[in-house]
Parts: sequence; structure tokens; C-alpha cells
Amino acid sequence: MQSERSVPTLDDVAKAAGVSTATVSRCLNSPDRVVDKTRKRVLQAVEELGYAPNFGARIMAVKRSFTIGAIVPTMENAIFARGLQAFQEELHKRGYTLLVASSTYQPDLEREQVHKLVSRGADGLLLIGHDRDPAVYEFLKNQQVPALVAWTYAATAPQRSVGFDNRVAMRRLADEILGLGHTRIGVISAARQGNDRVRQRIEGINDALMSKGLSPTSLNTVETTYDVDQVARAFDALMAVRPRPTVVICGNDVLAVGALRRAYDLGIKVPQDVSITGFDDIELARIVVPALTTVHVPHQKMGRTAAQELVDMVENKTTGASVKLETHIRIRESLAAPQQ
Amino acid sequence: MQSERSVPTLDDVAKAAGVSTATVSRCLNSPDRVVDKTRKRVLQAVEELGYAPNFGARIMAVKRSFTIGAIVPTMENAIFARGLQAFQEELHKRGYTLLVASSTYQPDLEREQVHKLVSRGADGLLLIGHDRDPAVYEFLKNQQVPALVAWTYAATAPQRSVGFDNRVAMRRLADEILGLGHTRIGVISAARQGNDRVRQRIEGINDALMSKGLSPTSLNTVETTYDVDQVARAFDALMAVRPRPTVVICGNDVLAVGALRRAYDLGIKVPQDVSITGFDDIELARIVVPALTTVHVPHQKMGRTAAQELVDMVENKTTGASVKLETHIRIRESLAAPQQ
DNA sequence: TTGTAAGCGTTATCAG
DNA sequence: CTGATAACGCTTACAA
Repeated sequence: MQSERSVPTLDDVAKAAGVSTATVSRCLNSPDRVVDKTRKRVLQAVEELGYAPNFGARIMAVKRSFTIGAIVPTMENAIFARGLQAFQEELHKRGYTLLVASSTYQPDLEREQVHKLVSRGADGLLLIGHDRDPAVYEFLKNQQVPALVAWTYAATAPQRSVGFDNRVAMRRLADEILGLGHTRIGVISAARQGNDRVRQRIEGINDALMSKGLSPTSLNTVETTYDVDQVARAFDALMAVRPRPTVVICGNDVLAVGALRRAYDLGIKVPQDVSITGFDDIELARIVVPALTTVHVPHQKMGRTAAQELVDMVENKTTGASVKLETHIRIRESLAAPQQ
Repeated sequence: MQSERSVPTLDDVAKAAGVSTATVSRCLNSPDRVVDKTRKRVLQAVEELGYAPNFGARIMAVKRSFTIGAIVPTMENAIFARGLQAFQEELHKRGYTLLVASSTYQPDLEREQVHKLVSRGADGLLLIGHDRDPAVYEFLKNQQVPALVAWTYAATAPQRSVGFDNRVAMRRLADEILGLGHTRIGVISAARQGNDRVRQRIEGINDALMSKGLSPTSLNTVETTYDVDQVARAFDALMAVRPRPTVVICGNDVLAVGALRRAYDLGIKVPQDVSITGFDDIELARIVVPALTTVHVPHQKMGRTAAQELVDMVENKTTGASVKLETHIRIRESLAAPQQ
């Protein structure tokens, strides 16, 4: 007999309804394989006892947890928050739950989180970017846990991914900028170390320069964290260069908005004195004054698609192709031709 | 013998190391209860086979999943993203993993998510705000899953919470505003329905009005979604009122920033023509021009504290008191005395 | 249509 | 310090 205070089990329900555990299980998982009358009785018992299936027992029996893990650098960045939200919604539609961990941009932590989520029973894993120790992929392969890389697309990479080509996207924006006549260019970027998206974007700028016959060495690049004051200092450093850059290309919108604010504080007019561009097209880009020229990235769509692909990988064990999403340049007020 | 393609189990490791499963288990969970030599051999086998413990089996044996669930309205709002990030980091420090679901502000969905996370084995649950069907609490009690309410604090509520007093916080800001001489007040708010935080903030404004002998009916309140264009329309509606409000109090920073942008588009100067205030003090509040007067809420600290409290509830089955965090008014350029 | 019973991979208890 | 073994709660052949 179960004590009053313990959580009801399948067995309790079975006893209460006067059937076997197998029947209760069937009522819950394949209702049509049970006759109406018994089902009704069973479901009533379930309701009365407040029964909820025990997860551990279930995944042991089924060998699936219907749980998908995601490891993002941080949820604080709007692009990941937004993508994750869409990812979670789509997962929910398909009957899966989301396990979240953040690496805070630390490879070791990410590795640890991978192990953790796998041993927590994740059926599949979402990872951001390709940069990581190959041992991680080996481990996942060994554990037979499919992994999908997002926020980047690389046709040549061995790992399946859903994302866009950061290099080409940035190159297009840079082409636009150079086309306006800018030649003195400053770049504010997040740390390149361990972050392929960041590196690819910078390569994209270089591609554009080269195609115009300009030297990549003419590029003044400053790395910074996302801290507002740090970004301000990065902007200061670029403005101290002589001759001063006529445009500051930022690795993403968060950095660009920080630069914009700093320019305002310094009395530097955007875009008259200096142009500023971003990347991502977060909501904020339209709200700041002047509105930000940037690259639109379909973060929500990426999250949704990633969920679909990952569930597909888990359920069909397929090894389909990577998915490439398109980005678009959004020209807004913060970019103009250089004055001089 | 295990087939090449199957995931290694405790048993495989035991065989490989020439010990019993019990010893392997001990090596992993209480290493000091095993002699150095055997441990080394075992750990090597673990490494070689790429073994990771099976979650389902583990939680069945231990009756704990070391997983905490969180159900937030949406991760897209920076305040939740930031709080969740801190929550997750603290959880990780204590050996727990985070299961995330979002209700998208729908009570039914939230209820469903509660069931889901519980049957997924969550040891504890984080919920936002008090507003919900009592049946949810009953279910949780029945399942013996402790739940903690966050983003609000109510001394009288039966449910334990970690948060701040939304009403008092907003009242203080309103006192400040009224003290400057404002009497015509517009309010832009998220939907009050099913959201106690929103209602409490509005009550706070009313409290301030009453204490000055002003009537709450003098308040012009417009509800809106977070969509940029919707917010703009809400602002338009308030600006159409005659006589025009001298200040627009927004339920949070996201709404305030939207209002700010709309004011700019309309050529309405802030704070000269109209003052605008926010709530939350997200990073953005300092970045926009003019910088936003708002109420600083310690979101990260709230997330961290919630994690600590919840783990405590799970591990010690304590029923301690709710935790009240302090908020502070941040006066910045967007608020000034009325011109006329 | 329903019941019986054998796993699933760990941990914990109890001997040795 | 280590090993054998009984749970843990569910699903799923297989039988009835």
C-alpha cells in the first residue's frame, strides 16, 4: 500500500481502476488500443490521484527522453534569446522539451555542458558555431546523439548546420559601404578567438577590400566585450586614429548601438561625421536614432528551422544536408557617403 | 557482449576494468570510498569507452533528476533572458541543469508546461508572478515538486517568492514624477489580464495620485503589445488627448523606448514637450537618447537568488520565507518638470 | 481486449 | 575496500 504522502505511480492507478499496469500504460500512450469503458475508468483514476508518469522510468523503457539540449554562449544577447524562444516553441509543437545551458563563450565549459546534457538524456543537441574541440563531436558520435550547428553555415564543414554565410553577408554590406566611397574603415568586433562567426565577418570585410584593390592592412580593428563602457572605449580608440575613419563597421548591432551612443556623447554626428553599421538587425536597430544600417538575419526562422531539422535527425536518424538561410542588407540612416 | 554501435553502460565499464558495477558507480559518485589504484583503472576505462551515465536509470535509482524547470512568459524580453541566464549559471554551480519552457503569456499553455516539466522529472519549478489557477499549485503539491514564484514579491501570498514589490517600486517613481508638478499623466502598459506585475505597477501610480489628492480617473491608460508599431500607436493615442499629458509612464523599458522613438518621429521633444519613464533599467535605458528615467530592478540578482532558494527548497524541503529585493529609481534625462 | 513478466541502467544495502 | 543483488516505475512482447 502506498503511503498518503508519496507520489502516485502507474501501479497505484492500476489498482484504483482495477486493471493491470499494462492497460493503464496503453490508455496513456495508445488510447485506441483500449476499449472505451476501461479507458474512461482509468483516466478518471489518473485524474483523481493526480498521476503524472515518472520520467526516469519512461526514458529507460523507451530509450528516448523527448528532450533536446541547446548550448548557447549566453541568453543575454537578444539574437540567441530570440532564436531560442522560436526553437523552444517549435520543439514544443513536436512534443519535445528544451534543456538549456550556456557556455559563456568558454570552450571548456561548453564541453562540460555537452557531457552534462547528454547524460541528462538529451536526444539531440543544438550548438552554436563550428569552432570546438573535435573530441566533442567524437563523444557525441560515440553516444549516438545527433548534433546540429546553428548561427552559421559552412558547406564544407563536416557537421550539419542551419544558418547563413557570415562571410558573404558581411561582404555584401562592406561592398555597399565601399561603393559609397569609404576608404578609411574602423572595425569594432567581439573576440575572434574561438568564434568562427566573428572571424568570418571580418574576412567578409577583407574580401570586399581586396576586390576593390584595397589592402586589408588599411583596416583598423578593435576587439571588445559587450560591456557598454568597453564598447565606448573601443570607439574612442578608432576615433583617435588619424586620419580618422569615415565609417565604423561593427560586428553586431549591440556593439553598433554602443558606438552610436558614444558618438552622441562625443558630439560626433552620425552619419555626417562618421557612419556606423551593425549586424543582426535586432529590434533595437530600428529604434535607435539614427536607425542602424545592418544585415538582417532571420533569427526566429533559424531557431524554428533548427528545431525541425534536429527533431528530424533524432527521429529519422537521417543525415541530410545543411540548411542555408538568406540574409539581407538593411540600409538605414546611420550609413551615408563620406563627407570629404 | 555489447555491440560496437551501442552506447557503453556501467556494466561495460565494469567489465573493461575488471570490477563490479558497484565499484564503478562509487568511483564516479564518491571517489574517496575507493582505493586509488582501482579508481585509476576504472576512470581510464570510462575515458576509453566514452562512457556517460544514463540519466533515466540514475534518476530512478536516486529519485532526483538534478534538473530545475523554469516557465517564463517569453525569453525574448531582455529582463527574463537576463534573469534566466543568471538563474542557469547559479544552477550549474550547484550541479543542476535548467529545463526551459515558455508560456507566451497563455495560462493554459503554462499549465500544460507545468505538467510537462514535472513529468520530465524537474525537481523544482520557477514560475513568474502569482496569477494562475490554484489547481496548478495543488498539482505541484501533490507531486511534491517545490515551486518558487519570481519577479514579484507579495508578503501575503501563500506561495513562496523571490522578487520585489512592483506596486511600491512604481509608486516611488510616480511620487517623483508628481513631485515635479506633473498632473496630466498618460500610461502605456502591457495587458493587465493575467499579469499581476502589470496591475501592481498601475496600482502604484494610483497610490501616488491618491496621496496627492488626485483622482485615479485622471489617468489615461493604454494597453499594448510589445510590437514596435503597436507601441507607437499607443503613444499616438495618448498624444491625441487634450489637454495633452505632460508625462507618459510606461510599464517597462521596452515600451518606453518604443514611445521615445515615436516621439522623435513625431517631432515631440523629450523631455521638453513630454517626459517619458520606463521600468526595469535594462541596458538599453542608458543607451537611448535621451537616457531613460526608470526603476532599477536587480534582474541578475533575482535570478541568482531564485536559483539558490529553489535548490534549497529541493534539497532541504524547507519552507522558508519569501525574499524581497530592493529597487531603485534611476533619474535620467527623459524626465523633467512640465513646461507650462 | 487485457494481463503477465522481462527488461532498461543506476544506486544503495548488506555481506564479505 | 569491494561485490552481489534488490529496488526504482514504465513499456512492450507474448500469452491468455
